[in-house]
Amino acid sequence: MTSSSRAVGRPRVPNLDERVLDAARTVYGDRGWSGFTVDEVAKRAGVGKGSLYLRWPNKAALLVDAVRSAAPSVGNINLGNLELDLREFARQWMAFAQSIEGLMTSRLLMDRQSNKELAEVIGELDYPDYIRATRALVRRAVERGEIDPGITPTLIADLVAGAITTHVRSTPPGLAQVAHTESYLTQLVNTVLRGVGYRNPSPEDSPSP
Amino acid sequence: MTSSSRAVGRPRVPNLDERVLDAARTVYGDRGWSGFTVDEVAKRAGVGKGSLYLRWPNKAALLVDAVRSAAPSVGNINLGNLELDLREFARQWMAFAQSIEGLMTSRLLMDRQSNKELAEVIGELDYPDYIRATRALVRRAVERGEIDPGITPTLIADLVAGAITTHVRSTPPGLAQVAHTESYLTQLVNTVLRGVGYRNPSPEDSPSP
Amino acid sequence: MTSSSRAVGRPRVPNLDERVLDAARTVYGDRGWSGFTVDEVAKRAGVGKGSLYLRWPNKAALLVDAVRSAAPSVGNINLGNLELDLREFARQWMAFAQSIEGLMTSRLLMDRQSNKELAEVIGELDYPDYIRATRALVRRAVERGEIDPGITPTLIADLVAGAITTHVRSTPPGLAQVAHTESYLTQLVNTVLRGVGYRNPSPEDSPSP
Amino acid sequence: MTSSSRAVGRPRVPNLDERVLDAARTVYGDRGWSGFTVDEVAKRAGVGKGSLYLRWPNKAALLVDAVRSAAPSVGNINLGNLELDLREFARQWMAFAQSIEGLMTSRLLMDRQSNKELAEVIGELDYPDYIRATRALVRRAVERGEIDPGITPTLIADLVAGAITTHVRSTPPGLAQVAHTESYLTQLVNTVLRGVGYRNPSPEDSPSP
DNA sequence: CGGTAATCGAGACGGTACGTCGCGTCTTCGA
DNA sequence: TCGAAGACGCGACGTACCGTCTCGATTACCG
Repeated sequence: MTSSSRAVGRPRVPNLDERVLDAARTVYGDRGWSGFTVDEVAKRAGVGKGSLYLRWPNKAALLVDAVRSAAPSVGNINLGNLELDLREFARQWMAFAQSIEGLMTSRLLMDRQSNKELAEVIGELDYPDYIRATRALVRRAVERGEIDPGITPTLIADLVAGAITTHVRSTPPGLAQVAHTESYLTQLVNTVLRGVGYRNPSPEDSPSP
Repeated sequence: MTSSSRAVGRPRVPNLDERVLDAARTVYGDRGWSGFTVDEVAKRAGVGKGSLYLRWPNKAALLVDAVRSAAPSVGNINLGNLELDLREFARQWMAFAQSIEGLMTSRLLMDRQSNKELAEVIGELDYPDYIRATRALVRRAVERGEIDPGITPTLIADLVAGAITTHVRSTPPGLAQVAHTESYLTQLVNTVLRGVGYRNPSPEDSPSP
Repeated sequence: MTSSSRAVGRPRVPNLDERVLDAARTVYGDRGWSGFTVDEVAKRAGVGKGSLYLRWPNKAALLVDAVRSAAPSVGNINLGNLELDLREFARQWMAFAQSIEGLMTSRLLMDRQSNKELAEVIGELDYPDYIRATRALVRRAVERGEIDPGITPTLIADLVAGAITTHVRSTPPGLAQVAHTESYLTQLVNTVLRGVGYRNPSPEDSPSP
Repeated sequence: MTSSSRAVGRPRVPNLDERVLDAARTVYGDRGWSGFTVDEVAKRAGVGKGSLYLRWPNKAALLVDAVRSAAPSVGNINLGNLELDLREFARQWMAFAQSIEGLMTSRLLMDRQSNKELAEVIGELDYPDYIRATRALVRRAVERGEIDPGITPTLIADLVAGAITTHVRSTPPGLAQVAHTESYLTQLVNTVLRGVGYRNPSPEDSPSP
């Protein structure tokens, strides 16, 4: 049908992409951004620089791709009620925000504010698809009668995702503070639920009645 | 005197620092970290690179200094009750998030996640001092009995500031949507207030019950 | 007076040029054109590539300069009569034609035939200054009454230089054939002298009277 | 039949060689050795690089073949006496020197001086076959008693061809100076004839003694 | 009031990585 | 079986930037 892939000339080696992405992740993990060298990645992947630049326009794009392909974004969530759904969303988003993929995505979203060409290229990045994910989540909650129909889905997504992102970004990179994480998420989700007037049909660990 | 070896030789030009910091902010705002070049900053400030390295040990330190010295942050807010305080804070933060300084601060906090040199220089950046600003604000609300003492001040700050930042960043640069802003803030603040169990003791601009 | 050299900024290291040119000659001598690498030249000269490209626009220009600066072109010749002058000119030109400098010069003269921009840059290259050298030489011969005034100086230069150049170019690069050289030059010069009706006032080793 | 394993599969395209050689000449004529790219030649000939390397082992061999197969060289000349022969040879060589083929041949002879691969491939290029052409010419002149037997045929060829080549190459590309050409050739040939002691036995277009 | 010493703008310096280009080889599909 | 298209590993090119250095020209103070 829409065979945009040309069937002419030597086909690209299929697993080459993955070899390069693997090498990129290794190098980035070992040496960080300042030691993230295209030559090094190419050498470690056993690949010529030419083949590499046939696929990615520059080393930033390569890194973004390497990171993105390793950590999937936020998936569909449907656990039965808004409380569980939101808690799971928060957990996934926290992981995303702490990942390099999330970092890169944020950077792209910011750079487009001042870079016109970038803005056009980025278009509808995956980032705002967290909105899509939560929109369905909120709609179901309304249908179940858990919250009022007047609640803006965007607001809930902004609150949860925004608080988490801000929290993570404010934390210096060294401290993982895993222990602190879970209770923070619980408190956050509970607060948001109360804020939107959540009435849970099957009480689980909600605040006092 | 405590002058170990000072006061000899030509004194440093006083406003040179500020000229450089201004130029640094401009360049970083325009082109981001990858376009943040020492030569460019020096040229735009009309300053020799030598004088520049006389003051900052490397370009990361310079950038951090530039951003830090520009961040107006959030001033002290005390309007009588939490509702007014939070609304004012939201307004200020919205302005900050949309400003160049806010953009730069966000960028800097992100770049440090992947840039070792930056992370070392930044340390405890001023960004989290929005927490300090809100901490007092929440403490007073507790004292006035408007909210429960168990509420974490950090969480409130994260919610309001985070939702706003995310909202602004998700918006494509073209759409200013000023009209939409005020109602968004109102809805946001109301939701947060409800979430933390706010009960206003002295009704001000709400109709009598 | 015409101080085109700027007196601002750090002055260029004076002997750096010569260090680079030396290294260039060494590398070219060791490895030939295909092994003549800019990185290698820079490394062997202990010089950054940047400084190198500050002085020469590309590696061809560097090589030309390296070669040119080692072998001066044809100098002024004045030995008393046309026979001696011409013989000396032939010898010098033979050396020039066999040198890499001569090679490069020839190449430039040819490339300008098909390259408009090159033609403008080259302008009056040093090559045609062999005409200047011989013009004076022939003029003096006419003044001494050794040859007729109707003889075109250009023709004599074309004959001697052209025959030598053609002879050298036709010879494969391996064979130096030094032995053959001197007698060839003698025969060549004698033929040309006879061709222009040379009457030697002080017979030396001219052909039969 | 003698078909051991032939006549099976697609037969080779016959004029493919010539298409490639044409393209090679065009590219080399336009851009010289440094711009002589295999990819460019293949593209311009509408030929795959594979087919190209099926016929020539490397690009040097291809180039030599291209130039060699185009050089019209100098045909057999036999007009009755040396004067007429030499004048005709001069005219032909002048045309050759001004032609694209002549330019390419000269270039090739030069490039081999600095390019090892080229030198190995070229070996005894056809260029010196102008010597063969003139050798017969001079031999007949000796047999007719027009010049002394001691004259080296090579020298005459070098003088005439060399002077013409040098003259043409020294001329900037803009000036065609066609008018000047014929008289230059006459003067040149006359000088060379006098130089080798030419005495024409059967006057043809000169007035009676 | 003239010497001394630090600072200024300017820009060259040694390195290192970037992204591009070309060679000669290879691998596919269509003719 | 051949041919076109073009991807592949390799390696050099010319550019950009960092952080350091060297220049002549200021500009204070200190003796």
